[in-house]
Amino acid sequence: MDGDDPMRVFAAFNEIGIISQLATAMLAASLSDGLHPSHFMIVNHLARMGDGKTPVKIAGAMQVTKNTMTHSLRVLESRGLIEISANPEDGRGKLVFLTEAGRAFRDEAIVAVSARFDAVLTPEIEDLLARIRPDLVALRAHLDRSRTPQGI
Amino acid sequence: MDGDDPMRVFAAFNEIGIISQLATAMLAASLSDGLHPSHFMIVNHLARMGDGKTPVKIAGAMQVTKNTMTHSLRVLESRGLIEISANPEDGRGKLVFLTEAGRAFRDEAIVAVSARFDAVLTPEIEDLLARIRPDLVALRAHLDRSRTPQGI
DNA sequence: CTTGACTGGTTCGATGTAGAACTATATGTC
DNA sequence: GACATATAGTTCTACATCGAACCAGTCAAG
Repeated sequence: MDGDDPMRVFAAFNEIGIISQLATAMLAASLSDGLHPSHFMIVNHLARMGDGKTPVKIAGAMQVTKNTMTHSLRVLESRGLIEISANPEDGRGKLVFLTEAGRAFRDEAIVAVSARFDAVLTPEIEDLLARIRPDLVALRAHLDRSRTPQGI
Repeated sequence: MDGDDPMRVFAAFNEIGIISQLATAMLAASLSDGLHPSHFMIVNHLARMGDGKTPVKIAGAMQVTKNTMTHSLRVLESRGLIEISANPEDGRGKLVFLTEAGRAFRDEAIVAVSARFDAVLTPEIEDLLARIRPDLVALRAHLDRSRTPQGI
């Protein structure tokens, strides 16, 4: 049936969307002080990839727009988790650095979220995750590559 | 290494989150009139599963809260895509029905989004999706089951 | 050196979503 | 039947996110 085919593809992406939502909800429940998962993602990114990045770089990595990043960084700065300084090499730009509190927040969040995941993950599910990961990576890479292929 | 393990699990869910985001973006780009993917999901759900459902039922299926559903349904009603009537069997409740315009909107959206997906999907990717789907279903079912296990 | 195109960030307005408090109806227990 | 509890929807507030417009600084072309 022709009509069913788009629905099948759709269903797979729908499952992915629901899983993402459930995992995000678990992450959100592990964070304190009303911090949002996106805030943790930013701090985690800076800790893993190294800080001193520009807001635009971080926005690109997080796949959000510049204006969203401006907002998120303001929240993180007001909580003392990051520090923002002028970019000495570019008068327009800024650079984002983690504070000690930011690194501590990240470490604590990882402990909390790991505990929550551990309570849910069975050996079978861990096997499942390891099994599908290469396909997920390939799928993400393909979608990423196909995004806005020629812009205008 | 102990420290890497949570990050590995995390990475898999992160890939899933990014894929979900990219797929949602493709869906959003296929919708007209400023309609949001969530609006399409609601209409699509009613078309597939049958309309005449209560808002709470729909909210449960969409995994959003009641108040969010109140808002979304108001948008859909103002666009003439659904009609809301009182539930004759429950004085508190309401029932949501698709209009002809709602069904037409859904059909057109499916055509548009299918075209967009077709432009991206290769046979290899379709194989990949078919391959991982059982695991995705199992993973979603497991996470769903583990959610709020004992409430308090 | 000047001008035009581009880029980094911010601001504004709008929207989807969530949490909490509230009203109205239903249901179960005495 | 009366009351306690639960459920359906709404409202209010708050927040993350986006698109569009905007300013400031960079860079390339003349």
